[in-house]
Amino acid sequence: MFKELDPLLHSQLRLAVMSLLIGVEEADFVFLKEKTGATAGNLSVQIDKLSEAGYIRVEKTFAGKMPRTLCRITPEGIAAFDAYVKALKSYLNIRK
Amino acid sequence: MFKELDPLLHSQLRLAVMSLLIGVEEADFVFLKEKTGATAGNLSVQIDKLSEAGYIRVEKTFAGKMPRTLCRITPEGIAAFDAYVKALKSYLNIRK
DNA sequence: TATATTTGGTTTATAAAATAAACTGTTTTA
DNA sequence: TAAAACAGTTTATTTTATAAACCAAATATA
Repeated sequence: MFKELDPLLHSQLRLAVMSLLIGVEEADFVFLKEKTGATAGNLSVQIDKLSEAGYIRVEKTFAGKMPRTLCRITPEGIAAFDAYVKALKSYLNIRK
Repeated sequence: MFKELDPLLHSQLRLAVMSLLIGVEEADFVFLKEKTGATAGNLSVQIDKLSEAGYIRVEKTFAGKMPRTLCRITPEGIAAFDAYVKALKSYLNIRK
């Protein structure tokens, strides 16, 4: 009847991050922060979780001496996102 | 960019309950429990929250001496569900 | 040239949520 | 007449989300 909703994606901020990353080759921390409107702390935590799950890959570089955190979605991340969207539909497509 | 996701609906079980109620005139506790696969305790708590938010109306009757909890979605509940679905799309419709 | 502010984050603490476990009262079954 | 089952509720525990506090470097300010 209802499919499981991947708890890692069923979070407003993490879903927004994935949504952004899926449409783009890569994105840095500042970009994600601006687009999502999240606080830096919250974003940092959620990026870590996505990274630990293998849904994104994070690369910490420097632009000069300022840190630069680059994020990319992984194939597993894309698959998980697609599965999540599919699962969600079991909750939404009830009416004609 | 991203619309707020009503936290009351952004919960797997509450969303499932709303999803069921939106397609039906009324449903009782047992029906909702079976369809969602939730534990009674969890369902009880989430029904309360939806009820307190005014998204559903709960009527506690008796079938003989056995309690019977009937739930119906309210117009506000329908509106909230529709808004939630609309907001969700801002997270999903990124790709063509 | 100190010093205050901003940038780009991380770590830690707190509040809120989801969930499970334990409990209540009735009712059926063995 | 126990014991199991039904229909829930309440309480406790675990997990999450979020914010607050912090850090190091860079830049602006006086």
